[in-house]
Amino acid sequence: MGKTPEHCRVEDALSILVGKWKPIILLHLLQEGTKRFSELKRSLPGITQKMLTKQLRELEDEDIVERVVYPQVPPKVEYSITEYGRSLEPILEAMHEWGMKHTLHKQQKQKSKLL
Amino acid sequence: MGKTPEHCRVEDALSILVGKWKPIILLHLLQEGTKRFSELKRSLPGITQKMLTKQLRELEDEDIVERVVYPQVPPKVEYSITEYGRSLEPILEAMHEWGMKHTLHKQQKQKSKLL
DNA sequence: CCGCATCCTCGTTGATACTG
DNA sequence: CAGTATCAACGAGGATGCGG
Repeated sequence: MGKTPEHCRVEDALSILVGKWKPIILLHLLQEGTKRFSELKRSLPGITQKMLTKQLRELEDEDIVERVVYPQVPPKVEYSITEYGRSLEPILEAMHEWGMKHTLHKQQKQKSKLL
Repeated sequence: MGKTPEHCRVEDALSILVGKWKPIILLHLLQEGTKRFSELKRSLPGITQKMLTKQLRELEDEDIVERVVYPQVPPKVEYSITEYGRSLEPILEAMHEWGMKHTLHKQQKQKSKLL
């Protein structure tokens, strides 16, 4: 069923997950629920405000995360995963599992080189 | 079980799948078995030799594809998925499925804008 | 037929400073 | 607090030509 390379939709999922910070942002939101901008920033050592904003906007545009602005001073903005966004969880999970196995695989490859 | 963002190995899988052509190269090799360089190139309209070579080398370095050189004139080089590489199939499959649903999701979003 | 080397472009990311 | 604006740096990817 349409699984020929010509109809490949892998890129669509990939384009959402790709971005230096997106997977880890998603993991944080998936596991810890709603978080505000500054909390998220603290959770992601090394990220700049600009990048965090950009990645969140892109995820928002794809309906993966929801952004709620509280009109108050000082400003407060909260982010959370949408129900639709949760559908990505199995993929992240699968990639995580594979990533762990792959780490082992690479270690073994290194070892065998040393013999 | 180690599924905190700090131990995130999603990037490892991602780094293998990312690259403008890698997913489609993998789909071709998964579905059509061994192929030689020129066949692969024909199957990927728009790819340059440089890019195809580069992507294949990277996949080879990760033990995802195998490269066999036949020492003859003219040269003949065949590529195929390794057994290890096949372990990526479920992920590609999941992403493909999700990608198809996402395409629909976006279409519906467009429609509702027009009302 | 296969692939390397070189040069070039353009998008992505980072650093920093400023604003409601 | 949560951004936006601007500039600089980097690297992926593309075009082209040569070589075994």
